[in-house]
Amino acid sequence: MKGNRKTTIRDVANKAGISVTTVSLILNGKGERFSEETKEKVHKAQTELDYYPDYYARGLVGQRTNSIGIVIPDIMNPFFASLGLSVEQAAIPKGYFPQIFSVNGFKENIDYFIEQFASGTQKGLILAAPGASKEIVDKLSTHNNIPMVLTDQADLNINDDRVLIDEEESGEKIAEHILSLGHKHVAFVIPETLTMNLVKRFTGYEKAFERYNLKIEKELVFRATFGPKGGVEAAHKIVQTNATAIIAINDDVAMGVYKGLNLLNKRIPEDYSVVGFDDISLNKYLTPSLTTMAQPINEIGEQVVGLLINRIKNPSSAKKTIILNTKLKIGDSTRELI
Amino acid sequence: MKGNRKTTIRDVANKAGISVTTVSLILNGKGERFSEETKEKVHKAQTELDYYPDYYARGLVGQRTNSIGIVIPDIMNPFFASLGLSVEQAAIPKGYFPQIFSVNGFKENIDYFIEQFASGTQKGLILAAPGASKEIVDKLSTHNNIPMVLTDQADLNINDDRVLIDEEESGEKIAEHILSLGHKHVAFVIPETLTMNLVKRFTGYEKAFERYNLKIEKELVFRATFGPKGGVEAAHKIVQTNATAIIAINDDVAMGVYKGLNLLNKRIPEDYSVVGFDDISLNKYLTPSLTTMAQPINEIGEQVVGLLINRIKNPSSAKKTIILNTKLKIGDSTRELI
DNA sequence: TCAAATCAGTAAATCGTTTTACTTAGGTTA
DNA sequence: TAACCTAAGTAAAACGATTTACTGATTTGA
Repeated sequence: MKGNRKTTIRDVANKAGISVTTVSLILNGKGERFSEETKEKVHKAQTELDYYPDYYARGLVGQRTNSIGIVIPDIMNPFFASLGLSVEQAAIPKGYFPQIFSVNGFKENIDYFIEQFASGTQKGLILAAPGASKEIVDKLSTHNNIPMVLTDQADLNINDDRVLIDEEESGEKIAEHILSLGHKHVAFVIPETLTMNLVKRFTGYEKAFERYNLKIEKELVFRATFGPKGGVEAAHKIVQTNATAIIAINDDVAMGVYKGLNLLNKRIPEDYSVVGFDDISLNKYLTPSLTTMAQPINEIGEQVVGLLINRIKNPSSAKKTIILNTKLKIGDSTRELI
Repeated sequence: MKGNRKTTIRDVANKAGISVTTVSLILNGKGERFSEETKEKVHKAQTELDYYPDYYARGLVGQRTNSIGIVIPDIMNPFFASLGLSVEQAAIPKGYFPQIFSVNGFKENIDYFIEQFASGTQKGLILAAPGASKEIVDKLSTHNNIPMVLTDQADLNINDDRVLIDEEESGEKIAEHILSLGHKHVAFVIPETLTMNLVKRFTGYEKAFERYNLKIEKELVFRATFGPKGGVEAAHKIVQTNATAIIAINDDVAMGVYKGLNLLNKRIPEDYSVVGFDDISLNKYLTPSLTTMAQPINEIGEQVVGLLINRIKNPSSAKKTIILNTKLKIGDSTRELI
């Protein structure tokens, strides 16, 4: 206001004619012992000066920050945006505030994250991205031991807190749905490199095929970039094969498959049955509605936060793995092979 | 590692057999004057101890944090996710690191943001959300004067740094496109309350109508929740009118309109011409491709960051407003009225 | 040869809080 | 009335870095 210096606790103390200690205590709700009158004065001085305690000073002395970080691979993928949101919804009521870090292929990002975490900004960490996670875990978990919980695409080590879905079973079930409809020639759209959870998901697909005495046909497995763009490209190749059904690694990719088939004047489900994975909220706006495996995204957020807070408060408790159930959601994008 | 205390600069100094000052200077690249040997020792000690300077201590003393904040209304809206990403891409190469704060209707969030900013975490601020912005601006800009740049949905005061598109002209052009195709009965899908930029956009729509000697028909203006859900709901009402074209306030809403019309077995563009606004990347995956007004989102990110950094480095320079050009992108969702 | 300049390095103040361990005055107890 | 509490408040240490202003030793210059 007048000077250029920022308002400090000392200013408040002076204005209230009282010591710094007293101000701090009262402002932090530890001032039961002080008279009502004093409390009054402090609050009045605070609002008049519009005083906010300095974040750094405060962080330096007490370890009283309430930030937790969540690292996701790509904010543009609605599944991860949702995950971020669900973590937020779970964490805020418990007094923690999540910060979303999206890697998005920036090498600098990963370095920056590591620096952030190593330098003590975050009280805990939720990792859902693959590469970053590994590097971060290596750097941080040995040395400092910052609380962390792994989920989804993170490279999940056995001896960590983890929240998972049963990827293999889920993969098996969705593939089985396709096979039960009589499809024999099934195309897959999967990314160039499979993260740990996706490897399991794919194993599930294979298991279903085995049970039907079928084999996944190598020439029907298409590697594509993650995201809808990959789906479009894959569709162009798929129409040149004898496939009658398409299993996309997730909904984001499936959306691209939709577009690709549309461009090529192919109909869903008449010409191709299509399934995805995740059940992102955008699904609701696809036509026809997409058959997919729904992840309990809110539940995941809830559990991840629960585990993390427990680890923060109780650092030596035994590590836990929580496995959540998925649910097959049958839409109009799949139908019996005629 | 051994003890439980975290590694400090003093540990590094001891290990290297050298003073704290020297370590700090060298680690911060201000150690030209020291001998190669000393530098060696310092770096060796650093890596061996895996030392990272404490974020808070560092923030407290120098104001040397490089975080900037960006406040958006909703991370699930791809336009804002994109905006966040474009800011990231512009800021990182310049040594700044953006943190995304998504309001998503949480009142707690706004409070938390204000606290964060007021307490000095961020070096600067980019505001793209409406409510939050107003509160934040009120609180912060008078008192502390934290550098900030306003854009998109923020309540844009004349005397601030701003990056805009010409909302009115853009609105006019897209409406004109519809009218030039011969449509006379045009439905609108807009949110319950219009943010400042949307008011202008709507004014643009009106202008186009005037030029065609038409008036916007009140009973064809549908208020709906922001986002695709609102679009679906509006579609149900629109099909009961004589409208032949639909102007959605943005692409996110238009996506919902697509779905709604699909559910009701209406075709685009045969039964309804549809336009949106923004040109979100998801557009590419809609069928038919959506006619929309493309926002130069990367350019926006670039300019916003440029303005902010300039304000940070040069606090008393004159405030600036930058207006960027949009571009009409004609897709297959509009056609001449027959 | 002696003052000045350079080199390599350091001690100590500082940032703005929180928190521990005190102080002082007044009131109780026995 | 002495010994002890309690209530209300405070002084000062601590957190971990950065940075300013020094120091002592060596080299340079005229």
